[in-house]
Amino acid sequence: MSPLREKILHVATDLFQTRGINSTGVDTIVAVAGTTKMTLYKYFRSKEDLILEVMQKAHQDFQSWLNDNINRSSKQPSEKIQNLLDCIEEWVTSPDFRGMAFIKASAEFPNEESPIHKLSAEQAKAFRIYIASLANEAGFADADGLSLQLSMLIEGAIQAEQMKRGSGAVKYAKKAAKILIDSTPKKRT
Amino acid sequence: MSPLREKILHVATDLFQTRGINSTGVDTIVAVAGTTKMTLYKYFRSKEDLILEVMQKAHQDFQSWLNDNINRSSKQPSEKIQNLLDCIEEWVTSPDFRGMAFIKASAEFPNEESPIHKLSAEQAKAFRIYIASLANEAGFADADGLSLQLSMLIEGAIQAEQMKRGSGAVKYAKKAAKILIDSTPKKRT
DNA sequence: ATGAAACTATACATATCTGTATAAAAATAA
DNA sequence: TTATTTTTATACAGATATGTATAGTTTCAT
Repeated sequence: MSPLREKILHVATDLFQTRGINSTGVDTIVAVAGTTKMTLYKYFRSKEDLILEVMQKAHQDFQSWLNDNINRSSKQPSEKIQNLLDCIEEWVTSPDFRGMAFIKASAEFPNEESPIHKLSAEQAKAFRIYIASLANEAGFADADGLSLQLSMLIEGAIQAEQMKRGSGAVKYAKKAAKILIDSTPKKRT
Repeated sequence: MSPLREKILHVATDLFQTRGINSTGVDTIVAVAGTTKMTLYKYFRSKEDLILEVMQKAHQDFQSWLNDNINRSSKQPSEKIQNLLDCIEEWVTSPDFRGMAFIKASAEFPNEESPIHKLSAEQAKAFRIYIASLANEAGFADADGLSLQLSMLIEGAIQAEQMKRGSGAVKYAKKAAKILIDSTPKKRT
């Protein structure tokens, strides 16, 4: 893929996260990327297309990173879901953490007809389904329920940490997750 | 207070919630409110001032409603915190629920220097402190910790419900909250 | 070296944004 | 009624938004 195209994607990802999507104009993006609008509109049909692609890439990168990390640090299914919160903590406390992309995008585009809002909802669902697959493999009876509870906890922790860095919210989220996991019954064998 | 001023506040509150803050121009606000820009700028020094006042009113209204509801339906301190999630459920499932104002505002104004972002952070903190006061009165040892856990759960549930209405997320948030409350030790007497 | 593709530079069209200036109209109070 | 305040109507300034048209420059493969 063209290096300029990737540069634009990378710069847009960064600016959207730090300044917000609506507050970042294409002029700013091309200026920071060191190119011109003509090139941007050669690779992306519109700003909305660019936003959608930025979101897709951000989500794929996050999911890949999360999945790799979970599978690397624990092999047994029952350990993986315990490890989930550790990974979230690592991510959230990393210096370049700027929040979860699809949560912020849905706030900036609240209209449910908007393609951006729709993609946000899809990604939130995909995240939940991923956690549910972990819970299912670990043998929990109501995997969907546990997954929903954990994802709410995680998204709340992200929200808290995003509003005030170093709040230590994830530490308490981990404790809560452990309690919830331990009190959720397993499938009958 | 001037009825036109209140009308503008009311309309702005509604439009900000349904269309987003940055996507709502003052022209739209005055058109819906049935007045003109001159009047708006007579009562509010700038759009930012209007946003801040809308946020303050929304937060006061929510906190008052929540506090009244909790105190009406339960007198004993230990019941109040159990009742918190019921109130949240009632709020979240009401037809005109459009999300929590300060969460969305912080997403639209991510710059930490922004007065709007600062106010968001203050309001998030105030909400947490309120829950902590409930937890403290109910006699929990680590009231701040429990409060943080519950607020993460609540904000996650709001997020979930906002993205997909009728998701039933609050039902599971309530179950999780009960588990967390029951497994949190009380103060020694 | 020559032709094709990629990229830049720049100006522009069009729309929207916040905020203001000015004058007319309507409501209110004495 | 007269004087004052409030509100409207409208036009405008200045900034910024997305997106395009045009022409020139660089890069690069053959």
